Amino acid sequence: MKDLLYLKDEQIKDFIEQIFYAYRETYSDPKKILKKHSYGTAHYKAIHLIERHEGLTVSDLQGKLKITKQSLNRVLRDLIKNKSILLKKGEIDSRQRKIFLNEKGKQLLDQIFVEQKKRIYNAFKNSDSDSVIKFKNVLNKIINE
Amino acid sequence: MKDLLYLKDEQIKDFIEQIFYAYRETYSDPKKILKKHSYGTAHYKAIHLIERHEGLTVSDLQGKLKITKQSLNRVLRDLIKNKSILLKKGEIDSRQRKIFLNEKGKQLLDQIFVEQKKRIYNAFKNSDSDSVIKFKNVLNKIINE
DNA sequence: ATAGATATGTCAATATAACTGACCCAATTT
DNA sequence: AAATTGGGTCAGTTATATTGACATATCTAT
Repeated sequence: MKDLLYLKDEQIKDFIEQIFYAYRETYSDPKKILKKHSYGTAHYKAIHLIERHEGLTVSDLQGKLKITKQSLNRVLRDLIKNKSILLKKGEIDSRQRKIFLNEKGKQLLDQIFVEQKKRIYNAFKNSDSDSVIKFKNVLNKIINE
Repeated sequence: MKDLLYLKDEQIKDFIEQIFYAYRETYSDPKKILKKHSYGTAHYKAIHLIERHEGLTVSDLQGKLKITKQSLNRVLRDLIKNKSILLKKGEIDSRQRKIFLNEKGKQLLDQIFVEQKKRIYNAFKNSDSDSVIKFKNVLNKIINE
């Protein structure tokens, strides 16, 4: 097991480098569209996660982004001001704020996704399905280590 | 082809989210050690790349990091001041500066790697070799799209 | 009912890492 | 000799995060 090529230090270092490149390129793609709306990557990450988990609370979102509530609040303030999102009081616990995209937010996200999708879509299209499934499995193991 | 599950928009969005988490966690691991040396992630990325490509020029490094020369220069200044790296004039083109790690830099990188390695190593150890190879292939396709 | 904990919001100051734009020098190329 | 290139620097700005303190409303437990 120990002498497998991909467990060698040099190979692992290469993977660390590759993960950086993959993240950077994937999240660079939508920057132009974001700028048109006076948003940055921080705003995008928030609305992306809100779309994936509609109705999540402020602290749910904070947990996913792993930033302080002060940082998150600045982002949410911008998104609310521009009517990209709206907050609704929780019915069970009215201290909570549940976050939803409104029409403007959905439209923006659609525009962003058209740009950002290409990279991943093409990479997967040029891979066999077994590769994509295994890519996902390893990625998940890295995250949940 | 079109109706493959992993080519569906929802799945691709999940992958975009996962790539963010994988990057964030991988590059969070060494932050404590970096702080002890008054360095941040920017310094780490530079010395990591210098180690992977010893003797690369300032503009080589700039190309890999995709940051401005002003940003890079601030980082290099810190690294030189703390004797983590050294620059040598290019023999062929003496305008160039070739960048090398010195002993202090190598030692720091070793310390960082011990921490950062765990996550990737364990993820790979718990995957079969075919998965890791396919993980690498897909990752590369994403980068080079 | 009241005390404490929780969810959220906000003010202020600071840190990190990037940016743009304007210059500079020295060395190489044309 | 002129233009280009590699590298460095100054100054100001932006984006995104931090820490710490404090406020308010609501929920939970005694």
